This record gives sequence, structure tokens and C-alpha cells, in this order.
Amino acid sequence: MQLSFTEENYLKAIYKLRERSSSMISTNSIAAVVSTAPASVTDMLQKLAEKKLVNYERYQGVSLTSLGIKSAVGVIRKHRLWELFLVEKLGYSWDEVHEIAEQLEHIHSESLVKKLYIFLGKPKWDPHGDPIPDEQGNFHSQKTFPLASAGTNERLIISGVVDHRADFLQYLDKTGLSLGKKITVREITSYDSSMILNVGSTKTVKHISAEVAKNILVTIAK
Amino acid sequence: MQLSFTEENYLKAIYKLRERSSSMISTNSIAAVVSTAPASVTDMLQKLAEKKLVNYERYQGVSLTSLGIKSAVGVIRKHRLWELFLVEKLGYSWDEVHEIAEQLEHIHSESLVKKLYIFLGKPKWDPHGDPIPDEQGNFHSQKTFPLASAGTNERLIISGVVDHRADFLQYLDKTGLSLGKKITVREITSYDSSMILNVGSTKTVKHISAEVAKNILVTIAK
DNA sequence: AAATATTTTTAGATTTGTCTAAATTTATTT
DNA sequence: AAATAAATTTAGACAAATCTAAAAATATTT
Repeated sequence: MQLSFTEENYLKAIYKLRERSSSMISTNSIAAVVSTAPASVTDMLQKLAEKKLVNYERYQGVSLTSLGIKSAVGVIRKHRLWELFLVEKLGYSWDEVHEIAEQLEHIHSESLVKKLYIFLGKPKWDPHGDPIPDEQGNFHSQKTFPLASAGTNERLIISGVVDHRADFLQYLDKTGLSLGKKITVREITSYDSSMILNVGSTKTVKHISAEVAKNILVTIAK
Repeated sequence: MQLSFTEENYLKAIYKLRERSSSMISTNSIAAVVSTAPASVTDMLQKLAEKKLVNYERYQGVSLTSLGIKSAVGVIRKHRLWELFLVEKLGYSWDEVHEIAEQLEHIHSESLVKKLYIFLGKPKWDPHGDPIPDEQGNFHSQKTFPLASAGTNERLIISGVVDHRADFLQYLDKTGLSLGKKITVREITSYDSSMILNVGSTKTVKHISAEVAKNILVTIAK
């Protein structure tokens, strides 16, 4: 089934909202994500329900059907593949690619996705450390957790971000905290939970706020 | 100015119609190209005229303004760059890329076009031998002419096609008449104007119809 | 040049995705 | 549990791009 740009964006929005609050998704929360009036969301949900993409009962919120999940994951897959293409092949930095990928993710062509996937070397992660679902829609999940909940002296690897906004990503670049960097928490300041880190193999020491630490995802280095 | 998918397709259609019949373009001819009712074309022309993209006077046909030309050439540039990307980087064949490029040409991002252009090595021709306009909108024109109007024993190079349809391109592939091939006309059959060709440095001889010869563009090899 | 044919435009309707304002349902207070 | 607040839906309207059918203008025949 060929979905419109708009329909795909709604499905993606519902998919993302579902990730945290696993229950039913409210009309208002979708409206906030897609930047429309709640009344418009209601209209669209009825349309998506007719197409068997969501389970919808009025006043009760929505959930994605298996078809809806498949469609949403397909869009996310394309978004992340294109982001990686933009960074790896065209030389964009990780804070510049979101808007362009928002457009590219709606190109309809199965063969294109297949060929892009191969061209990029069947990648598992996008430039922000988010998993790229495979052709069957399976995510390769890593055991990541926020840096804020790490203890001291553990050897960690930066493997993702919670906040994807450009200014946060630029801050990380400037601070040398890019994806894949090895870090160790040296000290956690008790009164504000800010952290002092060792970055890389160098003796460089960085001081980051608790807010920043909450938005950096890490894995344990082995 | 951010144009819609549809507006861009109308401008592209007018641009292409203009290439042959340099005069005013008729409503019906546009309708045929964009596959809509003539009444819809009239509506759109009025809209494009308001945006200063075309010169339009009712019952008198249209022409592109300089802004309209600039927009159309921009879309054509993107189309041809994406076609080359699909063939060169993703491994598509030249008969498969048109539909996908029809979608990709509408992605709005100046930086993307710039980076794609550099990634592809500032190419001058697309996979069908059509010129890719440069950043200023200038076409690098080759002195091509239809193979049908060539004489015998001239050393020629296949440098483009008139007909872009997939089945014609597949026929050329099958016959070994791909872009860049060196050919020489050995004989022109007088009663049906079909041609007997030498292809490449080999002794291979091919017999093609006048219809095919009309749709192959060549340059003189030096 | 009148009659006929063709092309083009206008008029009115439809679909998609959106809006605001009002009505309805659900949730929260008191 | 009644009153109030919040969330959601319905109703009616709008813009974009399209359509069909009818009207108007231009082109072609005779």
C-alpha cells in the first residue's frame, strides 16, 4: 500500500510515542509531535483506522496494528539509512542531516532501500547511534544506558544520544564527546550531579552537567 | 521560493516542450505531458503566473519567465544528478532510474545538491548522455546528431538517446549499443534506411532499423 | 465570411489535509 | 456525587490540485 507523506509522518509519530508509554497513545500527544490541531489528528486517525494501520476507538486513543508497525519501521529504516548516507558519503555532520532525511524517508522504492543498504555496507547503526532495522524490521539493540546513571571508574563507550537537537550535537562535537569515544567517569559532584570525565586515551578531562549526562547514551567497554 | 512537487512538474513539462517548439506552449500540450485535464492546466498556469514563474495570457499559451527557467533547470539538474548517483553508486542500469529520480528531484536542499554534485565528481552528463547543468544553470552541450543522419565510414561515438523509454534502452544494452561505444556505419540499406554498423574495436556487425538509428545520438570521434 | 471544429477557459464539485469553534466525553476536584 | 476542567470529537470551512460539463474564444473548413 502506497501511503502519503502525511500518513507516514503520523505513523512515525505514533511509533515514537509508543516507545516510552507502551499503552494507548492520546490524540493530544500526537498533535504535539506532528504540529497540528488535535481535531486534525482525529480526522487522520479515522482515516488510518479505515486502512487498518491503527486500532482506534473514539476517546480511547490509538495503537498501531502490525501493518502500522511495519510501515512505521520501514520509514524509520529509510530515515536512518539516508542519514548515514548523508554523513558517510556526502560529508555532512551529524547535526545537519535530520531535515533532509525527513524528506528522503518518503521516497517510495523498495529496490532503492535495498541498494542503499548494500551500498552502505548493511549498517546496524545510524550517525546518532540509533539502530537501523534490518529488512525484516528487526532492531539490533545494544545495551545502552544514560551516562548519568553510570558509576565512577567504569570504562564506557559513547554509543548514542537521547536528545537529537542540533545544538546539543554541536556541543558534543565541540567537547570532543562524539560517538564511539571511550570515556571514564572520574568523579560525580554530589550537589549538582555533574560529572568529571576522562575522554579517550588522552589525559583530557571534561566537566559536564547532569543534564548533558542524561542525554548521552553509553555502553560498557569490554 | 519553495515550490510544490506539482508546480515543479509543470515547470519541467513547459521547459521540455519549449525545447522543440520555441514559441508559445499550448494548454493541451502541457496537459498531455503532465497527464491531467486541460482545465487543470489552466488553473495551474494562473497560479504559476501569479508567482511570476510563467508569462500567461488566456487563450494565448505560456512561456517561462527567467525565474521559471531557473526553477525548471534546477529540477532537471537534480533529476540528472540523482540518475547518475543511482547508476554509478547504487548499481542501477540506465533503464531503471527514471521513476526514482522523478521523486528525488523534488527534495528541497541546496546543500544536498551541492554535496551530491561534488560526490559524483562534478559530472557533465547523466547516464543517458543528457547534459547536467552546472550550478549557474549552464548546459555543457556536445555537438550530437541522430545516427540516422550520419554517413558511412565515419568514426562515431554513441553519446545520447532521443527516446528514453526503458524498453528502447534495454534493446540497446542487448545489442551492445551502450553509451560511449565507438561505431562506424558500414552500409545504409537504401530501401528502408536501416543501417549496418561496426561496434567497438571488434569485428562485430549489427543491423539496426531506421527507427532505432533516429533515436541514437552520436558525436564524431576524434 | 459563415459554419464547423478545436482549443481553452469558467463554473461547480471532489479529495486531502488542515483549521477554528462548538459540542461531547472523560478525568479531576471539591 | 456534583461541579469543574481537560481532552477529544464533530461540524463547517478553507486551500491545493484535481475532475466533468458547459461556455467562450480561436482556428479551420467550406
